[in-house]
Amino acid sequence: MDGEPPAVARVLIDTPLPQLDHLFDYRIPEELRATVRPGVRVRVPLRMAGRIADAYVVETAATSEVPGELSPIEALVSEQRVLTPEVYALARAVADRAAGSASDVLRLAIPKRQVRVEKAWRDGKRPPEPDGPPAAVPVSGYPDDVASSAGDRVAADAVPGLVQAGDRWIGAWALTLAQLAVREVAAGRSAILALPDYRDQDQVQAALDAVADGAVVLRLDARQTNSERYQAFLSALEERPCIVIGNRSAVYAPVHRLGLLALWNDGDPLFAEPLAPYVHARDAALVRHQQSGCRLVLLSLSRSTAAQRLVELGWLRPVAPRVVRAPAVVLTPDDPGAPRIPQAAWRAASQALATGPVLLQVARPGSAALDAMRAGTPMAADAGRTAHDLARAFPGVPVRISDGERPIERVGDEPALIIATRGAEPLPDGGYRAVLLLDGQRMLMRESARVAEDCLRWWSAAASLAAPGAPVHLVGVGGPIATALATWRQSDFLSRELADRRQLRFPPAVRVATVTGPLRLVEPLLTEAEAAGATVVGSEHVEEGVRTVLRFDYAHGAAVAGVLRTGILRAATGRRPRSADARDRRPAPTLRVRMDDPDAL
DNA sequence: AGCACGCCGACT
DNA sequence: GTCGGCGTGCTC
Repeated sequence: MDGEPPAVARVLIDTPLPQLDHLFDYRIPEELRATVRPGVRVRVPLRMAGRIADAYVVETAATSEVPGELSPIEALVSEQRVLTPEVYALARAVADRAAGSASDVLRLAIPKRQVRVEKAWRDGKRPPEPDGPPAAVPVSGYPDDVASSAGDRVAADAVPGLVQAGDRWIGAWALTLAQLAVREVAAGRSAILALPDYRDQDQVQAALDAVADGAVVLRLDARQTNSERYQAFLSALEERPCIVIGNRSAVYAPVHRLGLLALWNDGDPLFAEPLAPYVHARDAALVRHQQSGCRLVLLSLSRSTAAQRLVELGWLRPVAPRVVRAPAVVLTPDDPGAPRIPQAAWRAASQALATGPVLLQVARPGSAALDAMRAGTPMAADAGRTAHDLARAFPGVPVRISDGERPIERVGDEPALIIATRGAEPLPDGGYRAVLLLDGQRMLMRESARVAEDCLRWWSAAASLAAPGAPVHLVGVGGPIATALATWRQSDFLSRELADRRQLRFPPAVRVATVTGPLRLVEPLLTEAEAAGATVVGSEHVEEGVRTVLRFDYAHGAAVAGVLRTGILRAATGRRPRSADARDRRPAPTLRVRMDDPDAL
């Protein structure tokens, strides 16, 4: 029944060179015909360049359209098929959207090969797997149809507050994600849960430990060693459903029968990929959803404006918990003459300290004031002074400080003053008895196009750590953003915020791109980009030449990306600058394109 | 990237 | 005549 084994392999070369970003045909030597199959890594000669390159076999075929004789594949790296057709299609589409190379995307998707790990895996030395499939569990607190039908895509409001999972307390949102994932695995499909940082990943892990008995749970994150990550990756490739918990690059995980792709808190800047082609995990998730038809869930206490836009377009369905027990937020609007901690907040803190921990959220990560506070030295300003005052006001109450450099994971339920910078709040057993959001006004002063949505997200996160009924004081902030927090209707504010951005033609109402490079490369490209529907917002001089910001509607995105990609190609293959010193041959000038650059404006 | 091919100036 | 500079183009 089988004919001849295929003699031609179409491969994607693992290189950052944009001019090599397409499939190349190679002849499969006789002795490799049984083992060179789609997905394997191979080494191929690049004759013109006189070198051997790593490549992935994307497909095999009987014949080739390429004129002339094909070069033979040099060697098979391993029989392990690491590139699935689905992930290749995803990488291609994501790269095209970002004017980048598929192999750059695959570098995020496929970890470095670990020979020992791979051999052990092949020889069956694998961690034991549960018997299997777990029983479906309801998604507590939500309507039964939350992201239940195939292809459903939702922006879900998270349940505020904490729940107990085993011997620890975690955000209720983490249990929601775990329950959604278990539902998939129970139905024979896989789930990917992408989370900004390891503290969030740990919470979901704890939730899964509690509800996902019988499911294969894998972690793919930045804290793992290369071996651990490669083993989890090989496990994800197996043909059985699994749950992947990971960071932004988990959205590329090669799971079997993807049923659910969920992102927690997609507004967190950690979802922005710092490596070329700089594709935000949310965007990669949208592409994967469209290609695979999996369910897509963006879960958050306070939506990103990007998610808000998709909701208002009708593209994401908004889903709310059946009942929301909103934190009891007390507002103390800005009053220049007011003390840093108003009377009411002070009273709330002091009363709450009789029964349990109290959270003080402050602005600055790694501030000198906090270090001084740790050392017990009073400081004349800021959080340190506040903390010091409070510590003096409540003698005998322990003061603990958590910031980005030295975060505290969890605190118990005994009275303590917990001072934390935003994002580093410890998880309290049972919830804080009071929460004071102290540096609101200062946080809002930060220079960023997204401050307001960031602040609402940070405050909402801290507020949701309050015990049921415990007061949350937002100090020194008034206006719609404060109202949104107090009414726990964050989307009201995000809707206004999005309307403002529409007015200003700022992202995410429109898309942007930055083009950086020598003027002679950038300038001709701008004319072409304008013809494709882009508008030049402005240019500034930088070390490499100029940096130009472009703006365009989503409808023109593909055309603009195409134009910018041809510009990159031209820059890479065109004339090189003659160096003054003939000995010193410097690399060709590069044109850097960054689609949806978060720092564009 | 890294190499070959090609088209002009200085050479035994 | 032809050796070799570097500018240009290509890599299945």
